[in-house]
Order: sequence, then structure tokens, then C-alpha cells
Amino acid sequence: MTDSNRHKLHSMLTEAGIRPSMQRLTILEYITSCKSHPTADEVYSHLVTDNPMLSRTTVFSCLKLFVEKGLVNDIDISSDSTRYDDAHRIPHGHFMCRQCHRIFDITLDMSALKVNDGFVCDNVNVFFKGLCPECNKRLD
Amino acid sequence: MTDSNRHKLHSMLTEAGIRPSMQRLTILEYITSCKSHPTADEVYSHLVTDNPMLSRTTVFSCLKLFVEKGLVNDIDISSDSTRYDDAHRIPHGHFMCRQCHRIFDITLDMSALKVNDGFVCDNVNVFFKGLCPECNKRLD
DNA sequence: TTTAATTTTGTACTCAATACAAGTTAGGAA
DNA sequence: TTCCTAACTTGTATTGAGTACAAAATTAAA
Repeated sequence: MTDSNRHKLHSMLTEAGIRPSMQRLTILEYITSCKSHPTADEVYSHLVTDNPMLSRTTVFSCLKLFVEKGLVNDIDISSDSTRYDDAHRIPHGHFMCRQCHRIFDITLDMSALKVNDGFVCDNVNVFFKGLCPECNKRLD
Repeated sequence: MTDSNRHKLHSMLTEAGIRPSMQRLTILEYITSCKSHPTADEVYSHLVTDNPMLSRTTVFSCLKLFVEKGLVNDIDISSDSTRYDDAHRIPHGHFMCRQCHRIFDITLDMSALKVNDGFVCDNVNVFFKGLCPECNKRLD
């Protein structure tokens, strides 16, 4: 991690009202640099090799905190584990392939999605399911 | 259940390629008549009072089958239990209140939501989260 | 320093969902 | 009808993502 990146992550945490710690910086660094929409256990497995003292519980609780503070989005596209995504990207939808189970970003105009009067919405998700181009070709 | 309704449910099952059974008719009848987006356990708890021999496992497996065959939609709007919704309604979005945890239908033009070329989509979900009118008023 | 508050860690636990095998039911052939 | 086979249901045991909790470690402030 570069010093400038570390400083940026540090600011993201403090601006969100989260006290920075090594664990939180490490986890946020991975989520913001990762494009695979990992589960909490995948984040843990990846980080624990270089941080042997890291606890699985810490990963779960940090990710939960990040979601509460709006730094990270949680993606409940299927009933198995929750996946996580950097919230500082242009809003987009997600596509889950039923065959390979990968998650793809889908460019969308999310601003068109409005709720009825009286409802106060702080979060929108658009989830698509089906076959990704690769799996569709393979199964043809 | 009226005879005409029973006949309609029977057709829904056979047309979806599902062999009708008492359990399947009972579960489908409840889902299609219910507007509360129940979890599998809620479906089971409600039905078991009048059907004491009904098994929790049967409810889970029937609902899973209905989703596979497109009779019912599964709503994974939060990371706790999956909720179920009649698929024979006009497509709509869902709003989950963070306070009372109820799920509300949101009228939406879902046909505007398209995926990138190459992807084959068979299912779309739009999930909103925030405060429902009642809870928003109460917390003001 | 000392103290108090916060964070991390590890273990134990919860509970939605599933695997599995035994028991039951239903449909088709003879 | 009766037999046979396949499909369905049931109950128990199990899985695994996520959480509760308390002790240990770290940090901020006085």
C-alpha cells in the first residue's frame, strides 16, 4: 500500500466517523481495490495469509460497520453469503450468473428508480439473474 | 378454498410441470393469497396449525421448487431469511423498512431495466431500503 | 503515567437451509 | 384390481454464515 493510498483510506474512515485501526485500513483497502464482490469469509481468507492474527469476527464486524456508515454496499443477490462492494463507485446494478455464480457490474441509470411518496429511501439495489456471456456460449 | 380456486392452483402447478399434491396446493394457495412476503418458516408456522402433519422440510423444498419453475419469486432483500412472493403479479420493486422490517411493494417500470449484450437475464429484482411512511413519521 | 473507552480476538452459539434415508403416496402396466 | 416403480413427504442430523459474549489488547485522553 502506498503512503498516499493509506492516507486516502484513513480519510475515508475518519470522514465516515470511524476510528481508523490497522485492521479497518487493511479490510477497507482490500474491498476498495477488489472487483470480485467478495464475501466476508473470502475477505478473511485472503487477508489472513498476510495478517495471521486477524480474526474472522473482526472482518464480519468491520464490514458491518462499513455498511452502516455507507462506505461499503452489501449485495444480497442470493440467499447464500452476503457480498461486499465499494460504495464510492458510480451506482450500478449487479448480475449473478446461475452457472458460474460470478457477480458482474451492470451499468444502469439508477436515478430513474424512485419510491412512492412518504417513503424515505437511503439505498437501492438492482439484481439480475441468468447466464453470463461465457456460460451461455458454453451451454449452447 | 373454493373449487374454482383449487382448479386454478391445480392448473398453475401442472402448467409449470409440477405434479400437484395436497401440500403443494396448500403452500401455493397461501403464497398467492398472502400479501405479507412471508419467510419459509412463516409459511410453515401458518399452515401447520391446520395441517399438523406438514413438515418444515416440505415447505422449504416446495418453495424452492416453485422458484425454480417460476411460480414464485424469492426476495433476498436482506441477509436474513428469504421471503416469497407470487410471481403472477405485475412486476414491481420492494421496499424494506429498516425500523419495522416490513416489505412493501413499489410500483415501477421494470421493463426499462436491461442488461448488457451477451447476458441472458431471466429475473430482475429492485430493492429499496429506508424508512416506511409510518416509521418515518414516528421517528421525526 | 494512569484511567477509561474502544477495538480485537477466540470460543461458543444461533438458526435458516440442506442432506439424507426411511416411510408414504400416486400413476401406469398387466 | 394388484403390483411395481417413481415421485413425494417426513423427521432427524448436519452445515455454515453470521452473532453474542467476555477476555485481552490497543488507543485516546487526562
